[in-house]
Amino acid sequence: MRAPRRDARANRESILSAATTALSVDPHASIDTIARGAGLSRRALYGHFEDRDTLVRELIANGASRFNDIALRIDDTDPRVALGRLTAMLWNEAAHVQVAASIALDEQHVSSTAEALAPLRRRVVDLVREGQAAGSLRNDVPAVTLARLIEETARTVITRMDAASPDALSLAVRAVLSISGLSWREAQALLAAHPDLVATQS
Amino acid sequence: MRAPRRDARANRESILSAATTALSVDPHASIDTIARGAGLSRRALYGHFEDRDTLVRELIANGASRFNDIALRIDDTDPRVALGRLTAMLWNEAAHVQVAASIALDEQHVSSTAEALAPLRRRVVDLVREGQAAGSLRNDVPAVTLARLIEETARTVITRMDAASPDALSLAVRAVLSISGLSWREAQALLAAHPDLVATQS
DNA sequence: ATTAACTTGCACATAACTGTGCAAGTTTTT
DNA sequence: AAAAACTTGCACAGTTATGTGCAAGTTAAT
Repeated sequence: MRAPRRDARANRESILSAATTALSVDPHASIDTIARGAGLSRRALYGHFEDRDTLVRELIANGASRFNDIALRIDDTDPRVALGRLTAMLWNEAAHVQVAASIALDEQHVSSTAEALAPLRRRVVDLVREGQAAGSLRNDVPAVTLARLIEETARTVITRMDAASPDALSLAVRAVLSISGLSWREAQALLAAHPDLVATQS
Repeated sequence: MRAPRRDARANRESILSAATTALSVDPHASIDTIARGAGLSRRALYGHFEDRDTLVRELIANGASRFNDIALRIDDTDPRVALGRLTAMLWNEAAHVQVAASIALDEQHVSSTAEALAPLRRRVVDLVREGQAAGSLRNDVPAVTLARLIEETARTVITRMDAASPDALSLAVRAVLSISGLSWREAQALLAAHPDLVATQS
């Protein structure tokens, strides 16, 4: 036994990245498509991942830990701002959100995905409860339901609206604030008061 | 040549109905699954539809004409009420919405689906323009974008939120009103003023 | 009751995948 | 330079679909 080669580790990363790209476009992309996207042969991929399932599991774990990290790093005191920021930060992970969404739709992986995303979901529920208690978020829907609604809205607006548009990010944030109960003018005022939310980072 | 048999026509309908059910659960349901769901053999299905594509096309046409009919039948003068009613009526077509959504995601059928749904989309854009002109809908987003946002929200809330819940319908309508720019209290007031929107028809 | 319309079951051809074995190469490490 | 690590291409087996042909049966119309 000797140390693993440096290029092998790089190839493994290439595969994961190619898989993210390929699966975000077509959730049923073949192993061959992914391998070729990584500049490798299909056969070589099997040297890095036991099978399709193993690869997919790693993608879930990857994405989930990104999302969960983001969720736990949010520290705004105003839950509305926190939800807006969460949306904005996830918007920058669009490809990963795409993949997670596609995989989550797959009957095969739905439960493991749900499990992996538990911390993110928990954080959203907590923010919603806080906002409802403070009277800044809508109160006509149970917290858990509203959290789900917010999650679905974020996913929809990140994965299905034109990401190339210059104010796609701002649109995503405003959509989440709207579904959270704010009127469009309130959402607009909140964005004006927190321009950092939607700032294009240099 | 003789008149076609009565049971044959019924079987054809069974297939369409089974396909709607099966594909709303799993967009990749096999021909065999659909045929069995209709109480027929796989082989018999091919007596009614040339191939999978033909069947899918008919489902699209079916769903689209249902949706378009609904959209054109809405005659509320207040665009907010009209959008709410449209959502409520589509909510009662959940299975068809599911199927249309699944099919629309398929690269294969995306353009023909878009074409078939054009009247519905046109109606939504018109309602949005009207509401924006009247100042009752949000003005921070171009009409076409808002229409798309409304469409995506309706789809999401109809196909992905718990349809079994007693106020699933009301939730769907409020979600659409929220994304249209109303605050949750405004949406609530509007629903209170128009209880027929969310009435469970007897 | 007869006939045409349907349905069934089975066999078959085809296609697109997944995953494995192996021999022959290439690249990195030592 | 030698050895281990990695990649490649090809062959192969297995799976799951789709769509067709045909003979035998069943069912509805006349």
